[in-house]
Parts: sequence; structure tokens; C-alpha cells
Amino acid sequence: MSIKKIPESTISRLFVYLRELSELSKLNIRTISSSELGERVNLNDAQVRKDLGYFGQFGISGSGYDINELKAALEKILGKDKTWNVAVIGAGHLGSALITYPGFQQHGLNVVTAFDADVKKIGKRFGGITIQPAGELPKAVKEKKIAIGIIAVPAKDAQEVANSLVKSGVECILNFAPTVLSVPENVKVNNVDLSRALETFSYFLVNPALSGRVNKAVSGKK
Amino acid sequence: MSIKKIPESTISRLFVYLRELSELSKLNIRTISSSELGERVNLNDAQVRKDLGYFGQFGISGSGYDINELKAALEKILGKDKTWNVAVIGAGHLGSALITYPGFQQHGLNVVTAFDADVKKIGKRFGGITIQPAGELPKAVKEKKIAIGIIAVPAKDAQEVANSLVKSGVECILNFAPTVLSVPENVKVNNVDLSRALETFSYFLVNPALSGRVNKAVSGKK
DNA sequence: GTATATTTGTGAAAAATTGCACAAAGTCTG
DNA sequence: CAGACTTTGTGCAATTTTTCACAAATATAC
Ligand SMILES: NC(=O)c1ccc[n+]([C@@H]2O[C@H](COP(=O)([O-])OP(=O)(O)OC[C@H]3O[C@@H](n4cnc5c(N)ncnc54)[C@H](O)[C@@H]3O)[C@@H](O)[C@H]2O)c1
Ligand SMILES: NC(=O)c1ccc[n+]([C@@H]2O[C@H](COP(=O)([O-])OP(=O)(O)OC[C@H]3O[C@@H](n4cnc5c(N)ncnc54)[C@H](O)[C@@H]3O)[C@@H](O)[C@H]2O)c1
Repeated sequence: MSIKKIPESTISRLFVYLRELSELSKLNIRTISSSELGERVNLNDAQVRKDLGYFGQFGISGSGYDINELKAALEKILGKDKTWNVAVIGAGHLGSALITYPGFQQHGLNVVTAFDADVKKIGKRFGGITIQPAGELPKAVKEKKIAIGIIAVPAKDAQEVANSLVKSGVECILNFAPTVLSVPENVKVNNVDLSRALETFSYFLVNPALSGRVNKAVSGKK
Repeated sequence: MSIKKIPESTISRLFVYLRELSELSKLNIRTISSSELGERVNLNDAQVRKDLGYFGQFGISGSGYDINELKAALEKILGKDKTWNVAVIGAGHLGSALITYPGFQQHGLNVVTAFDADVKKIGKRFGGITIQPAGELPKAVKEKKIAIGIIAVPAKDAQEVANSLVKSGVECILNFAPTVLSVPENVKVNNVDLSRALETFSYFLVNPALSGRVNKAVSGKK
């Protein structure tokens, strides 16, 4: 392992490899080559090897990677041997889906509290989690050792929530609100911009670079 | 406008600029410079100018960009003057949040149908949309001119749903299932990988490159 | 055991993206 | 209206990311 800078996109792909390796492991397959793995996740074989190469040597020339070994190595690298506590702020449509999603727990991410500003929501329960008043956040972050905050409030309230999280000491924020948050540089923000992910299609539909007949725009709007 | 290839990241940023311009327009601000706009969205000023430069010249030396003019130009470029019909497949926790989200409509993306394989879900209504049986999808895509499909089913069922969408002629798929989909190359898939977005934090928490006190891992798991 | 096949790990090349820096264009001040 | 600022648009440089390509290592066939 060197001091070279590791691209964030590499980290992101390691999770994809890991997921694939878990599937393969369940199927009792023992080894896989970088090209087979790459094919399964739509990536170049060299990309797979280079990504792994940032962290060491895991393969065997001529036969590839031992799936269980590589899986274990990636779990270690990615911190899967630890668990982290997560808070959801905003228990609306999206927030409540996130609170009850069992998949996060399987990955060592435990949603342990949720907050809302609306008195009608406070006290409600979603899958074992009771919604608390937003004002309780700073105290809860400390008491429950929250490492990650998920912002699922309307855009206009998102910065305020981010400030509160930062002030309480949370350094990882997953933001679902369609707005750009300002945070100190020690804080890591991941934006999940659903509208943008969907809107992007409208550009591709209007500029059909390649491809054939697509359903046409329904109207000229406005 | 040249024949130069436009980075997909540019398209993505244009939506961010547009969102910011809409806010500014509401505040009755008239003009903005690339550096001010860049600052608001955490980007370099040259980046802003270069992104816009792919599509033409919109600014005035010495004073910047007319907000309403640039907004209108971006809306045109991004296809915001059109509307598109969207189908949601999988009306579970996430799917139902997406079906009822009013923000998509504001961007010209109308969720007009939703499907589920579970008989208990069929016939249920979410904000004006009645859940239909999954088998109806091909017919509905044609009849309702669906241009975009949103996959919100469990990972194991996602490929099958993708196949069905593709076969019915849908060329844009937003995929929420944590799996890599195989589709023909004329089909555009955007993956929203929430688990990955959240899991990424665990790597950063384990490898605190910079920064100070973070809440520690809660346990050593497993 | 030798020859042939695979497949890794990694420099080096290629491609893509971002940032610099500056001429040209436009604004503002007095 | 002259001179001082401001800000755009863009070639070019720097950086980052991806891909190629090949020596070295291991496996397989006979
Ligand atoms: N639901 C979707 O499918 C969807 C899609 C794209 C983007 N989003 C974005 O995700 C965010 C949440 O969406 P949603 O549909 O769940 O909205 P929602 O209106 O259903 O829920 C938002 C919740 O946040 C709470 N809230 C408001 N201010 C708060 C504060 N300061 N502290 C704590 N709680 C507060 C509200 O009381 C409400 O319960 C929004 O920013 C939205 O734009 C949602
Ligand atoms: N809910 C979350 O917060 C969350 C977070 C991360 C990822 N995801 C992913 O998003 C997807 C949906 O999650 P969810 O929580 O809404 O799941 P869910 O179980 O609540 O809903 C899934 C729905 O899909 C339906 N379905 C199954 N097979 C189908 C088919 N072939 N055709 C049509 N419908 C079908 C099921 O009947 C169910 O109603 C999953 O892949 C999940 O891993 C969800």
C-alpha cells in the first residue's frame, strides 16, 4: 500500500465489487478473474485490477481471485467490520422509507433515531424508531453516538438541519434535499439528487444522440 | 456550438445552475457572474463558463449573465419545455414515496402509472395513481406513451423488470435496486444506489484522512 | 517436465475533465 | 470619453481517470 491518492470513484466501485462477490459466494463459486468480474459490473478488467491494486495484491496469476478471500479483504478495507449509528432528519415520505429500510442494517448502518419538526409527526413510530422533536438532535447525537445524518427535509430547511448536525459533531451527511449545502471542509456530504437523476433523462430524450424510436414528449408544456 | 462531445457531468451541473437561477429569479435578482454562481454551487468560475460554453454564448463581458435569459436558455437546452410520462414499477416504501412526490411534476416529469406484482397492492391508490398489475406494463407503456421507467423493486426482480421495460420500448430507466442491470446500449440507465451512498461513509469514517473527532464505530460487528 | 493458456499487477499511453490565465468585450466613474 | 475595473469565452496546461499492453507468475494439457 502506497501513499498514492485513491480516487473516490474507486471506493464507490469497491462496494459494487463487494456486492457482486457476495452474490457469487452465495452461489458457491470459488474464484473469479478480473475480466469476469468486470463483465458482471460493466467495467473494464484493468479497471478492476487497478482499483484493487490501490490496496494490495489479492489475486493469483493464471487463476484470478479467491472470492471469499477478496470479499473479506474488501470488507476490511471498506470498514464493513464496524457498525455506525445513523439519524434520519425529516420523517416524511422519503424519510419514513429510509427509516424502515432493512438493507442499511445489513451493511452495518443502524438507523437509531429520527427527527421531525412537525408536532403531528413526533411520537409516531416507524419500525421500532420513535420520531423525536428536531430540537433533541444535538443531545441525541452525543448520547447515541451518531456518526451519519440523513437529511430528508424540504430544500428550504436543509441548510439549517445541516448546520445543526455539523454543530453537534456529525461529519457525514447524506442529503436528499435538492440544494447545495455549505459545510466546513472536514464534513463529507453525499448528495442524492433524485430530481436531477430523473431530469437528466429529459436532456437525453431531447437530444437522441443515437438510438431509435422513443416515446415522444407528451406536450410542449407551459 | 460545435461538434465537441459534451461531458455528462456538464449536463448534470446545468441542472444545478438552473435550480440556482430559479431561486435567484424568484428573489428578483437580475444578473449574476460566473464566479458568484460558482460560489453558490461550490464550483470553480471557469467550470461554470466552460459548461455554458458548450451550448453557446450567454453572458456579457463586464456584467455577467442575465438570470432570466440564462434560465430560459438552460430550460431549452435541457428539454424543460417538454413533459414526459413516467412509470414507477414497485409500489413499496420507496416506490410510493416517488409516486406521490410533487417535485417531479414541476420539472415536467409526470408519473402516470405504477405497477406492482403483489396482488395486495394492486388497486391501491397513491395520490391519484392506481397501482396496476405488473403484467399490464407493456400495454400501458404504449398506451400512455411512457418514456421513463423507475425501478423500485427488490434487487432480485430488477433485471426482469428492466427486460420488460426495454422490450416495451422504454429507453430511460432510473434504477433504485442495488444491482447492475444489463440493457442494450441504446437504453440509458441511471442508478441511484442509496446503500452505496451511505456505505461510502464507512470507508471515510475508518480512514479519517483529515479532520478531528468523529463519533467512533459503535461496535466491531459480527 | 515442457509447452501452451491464463491472468495478475503495473508502468505508460490515452482520454477525459478541470483549472489557469489572458485577450477581448463591456461597464462604470468622474 | 478616457482610464480603471469587471467579466466573459477559450486556448492551453495540469490533473485525474481510464485503458492499453506486456512481463512475470501461475495453471493446464499432454
Ligand atoms: N419523496 C420523494 O420521492 C423525493 C424525490 C426527490 C427529492 N425528494 C426530496 O427529499 C426531501 C424529503 O422529501 P419528502 O417527500 O419526504 O418530503 P415530506 O414533505 O414528505 O417530508 C419532509 C419532512 O421534513 C419535516 N421537516 C421540515 N423541516 C424540518 C426540520 N427543520 N427538522 C426536522 N424535520 C423537518 C417535515 O415536517 C416533513 O415531515 C425533500 O427535500 C424533497 O425535495 C423527495
Ligand atoms: N426503502 C429504502 O429506503 C431503500 C433504500 C435503499 C435501496 N432501496 C432499494 O429500492 C428498492 C425498493 O425498495 P423498497 O423499500 O420500496 O422495497 P419494498 O419491498 O417496500 O417494495 C418493493 C415492491 O416491489 C414489488 N415487486 C416485487 N417484484 C415485482 C415485479 N416483478 N414487478 C412489480 N413489482 C414488484 C413488491 O410487491 C413490493 O411492493 C429495493 O431494490 C431496495 O433495495 C430502498
